Amino acid sequence: MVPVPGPTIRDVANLAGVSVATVSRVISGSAPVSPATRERVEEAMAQLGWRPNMAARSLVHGRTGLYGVIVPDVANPFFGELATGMTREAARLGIQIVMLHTDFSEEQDLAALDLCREHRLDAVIYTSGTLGDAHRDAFRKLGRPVVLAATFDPDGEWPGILVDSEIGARMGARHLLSLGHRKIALLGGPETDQVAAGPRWRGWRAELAEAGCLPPAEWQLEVRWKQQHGYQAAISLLRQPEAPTAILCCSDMIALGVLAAAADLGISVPHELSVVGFDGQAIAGFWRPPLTTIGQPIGLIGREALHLATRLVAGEEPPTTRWLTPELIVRGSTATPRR
Amino acid sequence: MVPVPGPTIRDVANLAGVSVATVSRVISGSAPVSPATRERVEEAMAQLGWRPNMAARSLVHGRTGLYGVIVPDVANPFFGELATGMTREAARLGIQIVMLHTDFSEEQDLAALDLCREHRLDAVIYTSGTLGDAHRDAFRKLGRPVVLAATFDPDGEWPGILVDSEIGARMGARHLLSLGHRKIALLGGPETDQVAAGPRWRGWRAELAEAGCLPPAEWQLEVRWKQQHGYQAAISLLRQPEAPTAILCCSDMIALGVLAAAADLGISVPHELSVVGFDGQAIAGFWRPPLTTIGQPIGLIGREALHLATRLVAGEEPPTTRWLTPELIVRGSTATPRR
DNA sequence: CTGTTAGCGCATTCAA
DNA sequence: TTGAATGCGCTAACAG
Repeated sequence: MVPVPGPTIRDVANLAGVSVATVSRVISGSAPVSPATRERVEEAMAQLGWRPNMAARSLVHGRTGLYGVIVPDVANPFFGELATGMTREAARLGIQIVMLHTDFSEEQDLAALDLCREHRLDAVIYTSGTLGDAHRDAFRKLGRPVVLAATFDPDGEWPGILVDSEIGARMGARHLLSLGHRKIALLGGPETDQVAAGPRWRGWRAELAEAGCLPPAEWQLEVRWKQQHGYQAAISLLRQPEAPTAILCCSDMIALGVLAAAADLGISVPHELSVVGFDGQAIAGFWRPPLTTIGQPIGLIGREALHLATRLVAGEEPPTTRWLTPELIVRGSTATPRR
Repeated sequence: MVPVPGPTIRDVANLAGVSVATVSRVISGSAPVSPATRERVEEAMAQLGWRPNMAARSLVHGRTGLYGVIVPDVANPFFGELATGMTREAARLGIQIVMLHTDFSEEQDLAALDLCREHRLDAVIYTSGTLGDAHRDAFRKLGRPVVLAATFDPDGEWPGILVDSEIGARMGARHLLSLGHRKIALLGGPETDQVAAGPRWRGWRAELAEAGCLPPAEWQLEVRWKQQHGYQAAISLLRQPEAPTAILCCSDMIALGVLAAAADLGISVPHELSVVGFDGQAIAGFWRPPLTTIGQPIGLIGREALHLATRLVAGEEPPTTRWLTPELIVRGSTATPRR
């Protein structure tokens, strides 16, 4: 099945007995066309099954009508929801989105940005976490609007939309403190992550320090983002003679790993151990006990990021980064400590 | 930030003091270029930060070097894993993939296929489930290879790669039967789904009928694919005086909903109720009890679908649909029935 | 209202 | 080894 050229606008024009310009007018509505002619052209288009060649069109316009969305991991429900929010809004606005999956690889990130540039996508929404210098460079070379979704630029060069993780982390810590917990462990992503993990560590520590119960270093574990990482860390944490009564986690996935570990060790949640997640993913609400967590309005972030992009494409003034407030969602995985 | 035109090949040629043809030769290697000239050109490219305009290039070639992947729901971990398998393989092969998310909407499916056609993508991998006539039409008009991943074409017009769901369903049923279950309920997707739900219903029924314990109609519930649907169905099923001792589910997500429902009703799994899922998603292994399920090699399906597409693009003979055998993964959610 | 024509940026002849 | 010219499919002046 070798690529078959397919009909061109000229074929349509010939079949309809008009010039290519007239065909162009019919499809773009850029100038009046007599109803009779229009009908002949439309018939010819239908008969030939012709569709415009976007490469040719974008060569003329310098635009494609396409927005690129760069995502590190579509298999992660968080990014899946984010992308869903964007595509729903895009469908509503008649915008086309192409998703570029980069598998958490900087190399693929940059390749994706190159692709956006080479194909002259109208805008790029970037969701892949902390920005490196290579990213900044690539953004600049893009020559197109860039919007950050669920991440941000400390220098403020590119606008973004995301929740304030530090506030969210404080909410989680305060919730545990108000329940009476004093022995609280922390399970978080890399502190070098300035977008998600870093601020969460900061928020937790600030809140716990103010309450005078900053946990010892052994109870502050840096882990990666998935369930298995939370599981392993929790196993080692909970096996120690002196165990925490509560654990704050950087993501729902980590927290679900902790719940599994507790179940395996015969530790009852929430009676013997309270667990708090972060993100508010739907699946965590179906766990038993359902996970108490800090909810992010993920769909909203996606929608708003797309809006931001459309405004920038329309040439409006670049807005600044917008911070949303997360929400404490109290479910069944937290309670007053037994002792 | 209005789109800035950016440098063209002509700018590079001028700066290097050569013709555009020479620049073209340097980047394509289509003809020999003297080392000195090459160096001057490369310098000019670097200095200008020039990147080829793919719209122009694809106008000439009729190819883009891009494969389109059409996915109904990236927030669903199944499709996320499938997409990950493809993008990993694509990265390895140096192929670029653009993902089109269609939100389970036929309209968006067709829009995505239009986009693939208008942008002359080199191939399309379609993953969105049962094919309608509109899809077939759109595939034909594409004029490009189409590969089906985790779905198939009953007419065999387009090759695909997927597991044999009927065999998988039989495996699940046989597992329960061999444990001694006779009162088995079925929770599946729409029977009209010829790809996933339909064959699973068929497999279950055939296996159970052969064992002489086909469940009554009230125990055969058609539900949608997510946890909440499984949850609700299980609640109504398990509240009845005469309840099944086991439930076969069409997906892991449905099964996780069932596990939550059982927990809420105080029904102990697997002692009072056995549950079997379908798909083998990683997250279901972290449930407690971990879910017994029928595993699909999702990543492999993605990889192979991409391979198939590359072979078709290379002009090799169209292979036929390839069926993979699923695998019974026995974990903690199934056991011998108590009574 | 409609046709003719000149590019958009690049690859590819054909000459030199 | 290099340059000039042509055309890919389409839009946007400019004429008529």
